[in-house]
Amino acid sequence: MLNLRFIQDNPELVIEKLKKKNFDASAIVKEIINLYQKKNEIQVKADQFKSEMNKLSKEIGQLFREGKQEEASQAKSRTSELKDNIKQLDEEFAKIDDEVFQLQVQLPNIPADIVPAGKTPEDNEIVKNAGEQPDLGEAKLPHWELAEKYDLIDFELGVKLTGAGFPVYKGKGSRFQRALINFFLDEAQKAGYLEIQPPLVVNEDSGFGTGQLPDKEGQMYHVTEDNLYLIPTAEVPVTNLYRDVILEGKQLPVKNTAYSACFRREAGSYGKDVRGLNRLHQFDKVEVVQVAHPEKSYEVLDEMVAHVESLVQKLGLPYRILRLCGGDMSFTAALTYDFEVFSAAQEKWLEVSSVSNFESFQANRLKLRFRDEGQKKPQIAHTLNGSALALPRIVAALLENNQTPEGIKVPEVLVPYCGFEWIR
RNA sequence: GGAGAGAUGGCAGAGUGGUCGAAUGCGGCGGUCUUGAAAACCGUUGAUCUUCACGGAUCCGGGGGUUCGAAUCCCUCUCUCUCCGCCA
Repeated sequence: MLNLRFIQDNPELVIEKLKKKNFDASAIVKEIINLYQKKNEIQVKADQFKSEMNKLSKEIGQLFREGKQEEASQAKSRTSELKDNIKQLDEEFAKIDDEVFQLQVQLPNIPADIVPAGKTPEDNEIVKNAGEQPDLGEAKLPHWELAEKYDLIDFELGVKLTGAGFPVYKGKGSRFQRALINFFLDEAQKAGYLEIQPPLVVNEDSGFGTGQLPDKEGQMYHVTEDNLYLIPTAEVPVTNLYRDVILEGKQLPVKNTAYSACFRREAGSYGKDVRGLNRLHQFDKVEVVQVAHPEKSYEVLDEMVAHVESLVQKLGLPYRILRLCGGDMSFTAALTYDFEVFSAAQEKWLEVSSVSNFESFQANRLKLRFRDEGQKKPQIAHTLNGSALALPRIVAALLENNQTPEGIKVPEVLVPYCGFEWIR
């Protein structure tokens, strides 16, 4: 969420910049400023009364100790009015404080200046297009047919066990996926990320910290019995490791990576986009997360993009990098790069990674701060994360792009992880 | 699931209803000493809000109550730990 003081000091700027996210913030901002002022006035008043009350209480204590009962009870009689005032102001304060908060969490993050304007994915800016698209000829098969042909993935069995979107991986299909996970984790480690194995279920506070709650709970599976949520991405538990934490400046940047299963309800998805591995309720992903110094976070973003790029390159996939337009960006992001790989049989670009700088938006919610060397006051850090990478669509693209009449060729970098060179 | 114990500053751990934002120890930071380091000694060391500033307010798991005054008493919720049961 945006910092209140920042909104207060830059109302026009906030309204103007959020237009790029196609969000009309004028009413909310106006109301926030109005309430914020009222809140401060009440606080100042309440503080004065409290100060008086504290003084009086001390005096009464003193009088009692000196045995001056008369004067003490006389002083006591003066407190009731103060008490009433304080109580009333405190209640008013709490009410306004909550109102401000409710408004504050409705404001999306401010997009960075280089975010292109636009409303739909068509308006995203292609910043790079690289790698060669394979020439598969006429006999090419989509990955769901390849998966069946080589007995790699059983979608029907998943339906039997759970429902659509929960495939069962088998044999080389399973092995292939595990190879990718290990490859991604190893690469992340080489790039300096500390591996984390987080819980796959989180509480409400964690959901709030990274921005899934309060509004996007429809996206997460909710275990109502215990009021816990299945994670939609490892971003949630890993970023929340740093909730309510004050780091030393020299600890930055913090670099963590985690493999996890991810669970998404994907309510409202339908049609051909959900075919095969294209959109699942449960999928595997390796995530990278960084906590960065505010002055360095865009360097860090570039570094993360370069890391993700190196992965798709090593896998030999044709890819493109998109700078998301304001309308296609998430609520929480300030700048997002999406990676898409070309899945040559379906002839579709599949999103396999999303790398974002959240600036202080999550950190504000998380109360994630750091202290620069020699500085007394802690300041809000920046958080970033990216998929490196999301598995199913990578599997889909690799199966399709690497199919030959002799079988599916395993990318060289994966052979040591798989233990086989061909799927046939 | 049953029984019990507990929740205090970065950590450990005191705390009689007023002088407690909180003893003490460890850790951290600064200094003395040393060629350097260690040890020892001295000092220092929470966060948030508010004010131009001086200052003021709040915070001892969350919420509520009693009281002139609550870390301390009462109610309630949450969480953690221990033992038993079950179990990967």
